[in-house]
Amino acid sequence: MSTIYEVAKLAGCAVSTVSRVLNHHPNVSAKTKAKVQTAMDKLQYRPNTVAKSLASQRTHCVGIMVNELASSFFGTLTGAIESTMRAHNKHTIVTAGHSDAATEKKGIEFLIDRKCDAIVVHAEAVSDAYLIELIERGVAMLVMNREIKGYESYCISLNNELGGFLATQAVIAHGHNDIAYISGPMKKHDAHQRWEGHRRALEHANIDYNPLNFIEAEFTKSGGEAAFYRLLKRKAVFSAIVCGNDEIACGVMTAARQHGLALPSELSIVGFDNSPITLCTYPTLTSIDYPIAQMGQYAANHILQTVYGEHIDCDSGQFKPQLVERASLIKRVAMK
Amino acid sequence: MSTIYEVAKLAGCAVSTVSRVLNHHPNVSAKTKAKVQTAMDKLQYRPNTVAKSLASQRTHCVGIMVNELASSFFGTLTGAIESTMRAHNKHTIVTAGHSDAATEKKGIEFLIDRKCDAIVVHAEAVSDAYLIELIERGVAMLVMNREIKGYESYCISLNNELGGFLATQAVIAHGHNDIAYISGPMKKHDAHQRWEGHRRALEHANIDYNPLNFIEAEFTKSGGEAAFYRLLKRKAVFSAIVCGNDEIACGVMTAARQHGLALPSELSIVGFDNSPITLCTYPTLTSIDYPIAQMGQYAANHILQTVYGEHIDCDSGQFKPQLVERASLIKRVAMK
DNA sequence: CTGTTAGCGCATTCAT
DNA sequence: ATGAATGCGCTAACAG
Repeated sequence: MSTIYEVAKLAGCAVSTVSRVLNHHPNVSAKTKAKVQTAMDKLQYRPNTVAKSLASQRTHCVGIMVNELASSFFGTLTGAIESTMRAHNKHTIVTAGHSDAATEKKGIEFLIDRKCDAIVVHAEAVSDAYLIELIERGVAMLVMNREIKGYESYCISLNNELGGFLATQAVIAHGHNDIAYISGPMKKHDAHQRWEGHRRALEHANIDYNPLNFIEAEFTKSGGEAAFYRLLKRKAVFSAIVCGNDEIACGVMTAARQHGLALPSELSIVGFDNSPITLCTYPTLTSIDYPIAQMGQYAANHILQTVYGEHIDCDSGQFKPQLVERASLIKRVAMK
Repeated sequence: MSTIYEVAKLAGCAVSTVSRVLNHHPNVSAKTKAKVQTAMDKLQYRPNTVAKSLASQRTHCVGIMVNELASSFFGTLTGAIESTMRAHNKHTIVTAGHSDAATEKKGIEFLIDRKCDAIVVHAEAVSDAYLIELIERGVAMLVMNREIKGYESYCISLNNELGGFLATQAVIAHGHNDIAYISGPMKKHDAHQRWEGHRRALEHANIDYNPLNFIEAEFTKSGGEAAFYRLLKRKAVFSAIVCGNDEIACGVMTAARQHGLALPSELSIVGFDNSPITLCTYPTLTSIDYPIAQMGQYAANHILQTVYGEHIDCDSGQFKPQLVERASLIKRVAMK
């Protein structure tokens, strides 16, 4: 690997001149620029990014911390950020927090130590106070899927309550009154908010909330299966189930069919996230769209604007979910 | 942010001493070490990773380049690598090549310029010659899903031919002789190899290869749907379809059902990859397991061993696929 | 328009 | 066991 000094020597000029052509400074004569260029070519010179970062205090890197990399949700999030950043010659460092506070902190601190120009965090276990401390310390940070009061401008989130409302509203609009709800872990605020939306929709339609029809589960397929069986054991009565996410819904389908129910004729189901699996299930899954790719793009644009000073319009960081109708939700038929 | 100098001053010693305690050098007296520690605490000192990297020529980072981040396949690959690296305090920089030669090169070069200690590459568009050039240039690189003759030790791959063989063999074992094959793009070597395995299985069972039953598609759900319809238009006769991957299989399910076929009774289907969607389809999808997580882990361990000198056993980089039986493949029933 | 020089923050001989 | 000095490769005033 050759250095800037060797290029300068070969080109017969000073390192600062080389540095100038490297960074496209205007004040360089055409002919010296050409000399430098050929010298760089001849030496196959590649600037050392690490040295550049140290000297310029800019890494042109943004860091991302998500729960897991092996997930369609976080995959499309990081994918969206990487794509739009990459288009502006910025790069991306990712790290996984595995929903564990200590791991999340290590991940975030790694990104900071690595001098990322900005970081976007999808943390689940870490406290608001910790994130606030970082913001106050001057870390350029964007927080996904979380609303920290007083720091709204640093947060990008989905209106989960509205999503829960829309899901249940759709079910009601199809004539169902006996509606079960399988929530994700209620300690997770998004799960909780979706459930609140569910309740508001019931109230809105004058349907009594029946605790027997509520059940908490993991945000997974097997969580959905288990929840369905517990619902049966309770002898709960329902013609439709609203699920905390698509994976739960997928598990419900499996369990319901196992139990002998025909789908969707004997049971309507709606999911949440509008993940790719909504198209793979049979019947295809009605779901609430979580515009995760747009949110990632928004995050990227926001950073390009505020940190790198590029001219990009960003409006709000509050996103709205939407109902996507497919085959798993149909008009209620007479109960047997 | 405080620097090593400030720590040294506060502790009343030289920077080299601070550096020693930082790097756990043995030759530091207990008491000076304590002094330095308290100074670091008081200043909330955090070493500057960039400066460290420049001085030590080691970044403790490995780079990964994959086609897309928003994919379950690449998600689990990067996830596996990140996890095992992270457990050894190494970190991960990812970049996407989008199956485009120029983008892939830029991605790889970025990782190299960023002085990653090692990189693992899942490139699709770039030439073997280019990768060889990098290896010869001394880049510590691991190539996934590709076998470069003469450089086998740098490659980690799956025996795709065997996978294709196993898939078709299973179908034959269930009594099918009229078997369609929907391949991924034949210019992709893995698609091609799977198809070769398919042919070998047919030959092995003395079944004539019928070009009418072969069709090429994109590696996507819509690719699978389109392929199925083209098969129909050709009036091809088959009681089972072997698909190049799970997404194609998923598309076939949709199209077949659309066409009025009952699954699996009227059509058996097998996929490839054993991706998460195999559990979401109905019937669940028989598939060939692609041990991508193990392969990622192997890559990480290999790097830990060869680059960082840690003691970890790695055997071979050649992995074997396995049949995973589920509900989509059943015994052939009398054709109508 | 170009060259000189002093950092950026830390690691690492080489003395002591 | 500890300190002083040099270098890692590049940027950014400043001077000319």
